[in-house]
Amino acid sequence: MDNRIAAVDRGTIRERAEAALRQAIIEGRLAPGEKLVERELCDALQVSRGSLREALRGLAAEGFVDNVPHRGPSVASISAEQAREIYAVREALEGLAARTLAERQDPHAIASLQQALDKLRRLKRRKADPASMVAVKAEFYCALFDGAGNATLGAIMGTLLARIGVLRRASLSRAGRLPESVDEIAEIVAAIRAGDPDRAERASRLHVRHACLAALPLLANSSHSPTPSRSTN
Amino acid sequence: MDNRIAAVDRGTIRERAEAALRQAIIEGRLAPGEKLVERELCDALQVSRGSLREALRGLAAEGFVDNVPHRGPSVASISAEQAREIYAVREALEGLAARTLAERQDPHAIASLQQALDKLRRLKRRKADPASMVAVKAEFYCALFDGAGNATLGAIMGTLLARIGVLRRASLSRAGRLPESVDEIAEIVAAIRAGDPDRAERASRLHVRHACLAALPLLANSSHSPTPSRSTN
DNA sequence: ATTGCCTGATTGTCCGACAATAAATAGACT
DNA sequence: AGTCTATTTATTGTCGGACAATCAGGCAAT
Repeated sequence: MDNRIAAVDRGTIRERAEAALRQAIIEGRLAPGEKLVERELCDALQVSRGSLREALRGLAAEGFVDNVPHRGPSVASISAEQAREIYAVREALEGLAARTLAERQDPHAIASLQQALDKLRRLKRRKADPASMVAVKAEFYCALFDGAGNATLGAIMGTLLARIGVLRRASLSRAGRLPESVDEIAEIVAAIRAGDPDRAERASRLHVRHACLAALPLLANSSHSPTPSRSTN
Repeated sequence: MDNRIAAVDRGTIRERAEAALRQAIIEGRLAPGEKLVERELCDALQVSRGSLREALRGLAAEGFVDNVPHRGPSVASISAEQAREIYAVREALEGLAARTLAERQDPHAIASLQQALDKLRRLKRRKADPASMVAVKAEFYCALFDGAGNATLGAIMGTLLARIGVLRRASLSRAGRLPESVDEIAEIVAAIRAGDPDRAERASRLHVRHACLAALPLLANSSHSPTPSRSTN
């Protein structure tokens, strides 16, 4: 098995380690609930314990890692309750972003949104795999929050989206959800282009609510899983 | 000058150091923009460099500290732009909390809100100092977000409120804003008690918007943010 | 089976050292 | 004098080792 987790070649060692771990968690290579043993990570990432612990501290503050004193850090796993909470916050914030964009009418931002939407539509026609779908959707959200001109909002949503990343991937692969999702996004973009803030916020909130309904059932078996469930992937 | 910054006597040393620094920043004993030299802090807090650096990592991820590689950490200072961003997010999230409370009708939560409101009214009549006012308002917000039953929401709002803490203290001390603020809060509580989610959200958003208008002018002299450093993402 | 102790593993914390970088200072040149 | 460059210095970034504190699990005794 490959000992290394990932590689990034810019910034300080601590930043690289933190980025590598974050990426590994987001991509699911480190399973939720998995115990993170310092020594092993030091070996895998080729960093000293001090730097690694600093990285873990940052990830813990971002919510990617759960830390219990003297029992060590572990990959944060979201409960059904936490997922509900995140979706509620996301609904409010995504609504805010869509509303702001509709008010601003920034041509560049709207172009970015449209571009992401077009990509999504092409993928939808070709029935692409969920992975690339999620990637392009990430592009869309990036455009949405960047275009809102609110870096704080973008940062918060970035971590929230990352924390429910596993859920989003899984829920998108459910039959039917995918094209429906694209249609909802199209409505958001249309509302923004039309310069109708109320409609944009409504469409955006509806989109999140549907995503929530699609994702929550997947958390039925969210009682402690000591052995990473070998469910087919 | 007193060499120590603060003292907390529970939890690990790193947690105590982190809590002490956070408190010192929130209370303004460490001024925004102030350079944080590791050795000085080690001396003041009586902790090793390793533990201190871990604490700073956590605070940086929470947004209390700006960190520029090789130039050292400094107390985060908010620009007018950042403040506007935070108030926008706060408006959305506080509206969400108020709406949720109005829907839930949890007797305990409503009682907590009413209790905080009563305290505020008493303080208002006695024309109490802004400091104690802010303390009781913190109680109110605590009840608001705890009562919403959304820990994620509470955590996010906690850090956001802390980051604009200095602004809130300053703006409350402006003549006229204080009693007005209490009236707005009273309207929020009334709407929640009446079980009217729309009214509760509206009142809550209006309250935040007024607070924003009162606070933003205080940032006119904010030519002090050359570092929009973002180490994460 | 429960209780209590022991042992091993892992984390929490400190120390000292050195390299890497940025800030400050001194020096050279036009 | 003023500006550019080189050197010094202060601070951070990183490492390795060391030890105490604490937790998990096995083993013996009741």
